Amino acid sequence: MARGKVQMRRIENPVHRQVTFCKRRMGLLKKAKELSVLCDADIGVMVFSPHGKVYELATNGNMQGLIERYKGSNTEAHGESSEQNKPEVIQQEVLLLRQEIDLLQKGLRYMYGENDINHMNLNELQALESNLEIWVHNIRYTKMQIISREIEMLKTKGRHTEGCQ
Amino acid sequence: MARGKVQMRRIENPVHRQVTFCKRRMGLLKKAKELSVLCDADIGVMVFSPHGKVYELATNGNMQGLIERYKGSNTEAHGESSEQNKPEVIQQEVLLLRQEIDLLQKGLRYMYGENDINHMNLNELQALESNLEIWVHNIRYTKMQIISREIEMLKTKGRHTEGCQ
DNA sequence: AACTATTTATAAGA
DNA sequence: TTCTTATAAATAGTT
Repeated sequence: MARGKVQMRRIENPVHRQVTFCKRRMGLLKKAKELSVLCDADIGVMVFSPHGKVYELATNGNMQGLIERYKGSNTEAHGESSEQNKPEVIQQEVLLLRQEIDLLQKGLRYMYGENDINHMNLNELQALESNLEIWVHNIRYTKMQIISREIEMLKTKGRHTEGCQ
Repeated sequence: MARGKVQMRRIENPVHRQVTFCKRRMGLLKKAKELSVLCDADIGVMVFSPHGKVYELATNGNMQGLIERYKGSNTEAHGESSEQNKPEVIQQEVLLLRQEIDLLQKGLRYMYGENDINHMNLNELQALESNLEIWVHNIRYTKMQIISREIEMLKTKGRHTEGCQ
């Protein structure tokens, strides 16, 4: 694309082909990642080199999940049978639930104004980490309160009757 | 990339996001196709829009085949078809996923400040805490990667460096 | 959906 | 290989 237009056909020179493969592969994965972040899409890319090496990108960090989702979306159109407990039906439900979880997790991340820690710099990551630490701390504190409260109730209860739990 | 640089984060305006999604999706698939032709590689791309629509490209015309090849190349993630598809196992998973969704929803409400963690019970708090721990762990891992990369760059400055394949 | 001003990607050269 | 640079492509904002 530079210093001369390139014909859209297999590059015959093996060295050139290898170099181009490397460069364009990086470009492709970058573009996929950008699309994912900008437009809130999940993307899976699989690249098989002529020699069988595999390069991949799953923007949600889980190619297996994307593959399942892909399969699910394909069978969806065929309309499944009515049996409620058929494995396919349940698996479909699992798929939907996974998507919902994915969505909720994204929602949580958006609360922090960032949706992809891979695009955050060190300072941002540090700040986010601190925030989460505070949250975790609050949770532990609340847990302790609950436990204390329950212990207190058990003590009080115990004076009248032997409480079971 | 034109008429102004764009920040690498989710486009908030839904109209802009949709337009960009359409444009860049086309661009991504074109790039994939070009790489495939120029370098004689097989490429599979799956794009899931936020609303669940799927866009795909399999340069050999057979995504299923690419998926099989991908699974084959991954010696780590294997042997799952027979045992994992039992209804009981899957239903158990549905249960767990529902719990996780419930948890995340509560976490979100907490983040919005509309409902604090005082309304969560001990188990829920425990689960949320674990979730956050994982998140923090991921952040630390990413931080380490960044730091390692920077150290590596310092080390290799002025020397020979490894190539991309 | 078409149009550009710009940014990005990259082919060739060093 | 890696860096540079001239140019082709992609695309953000606009009409």
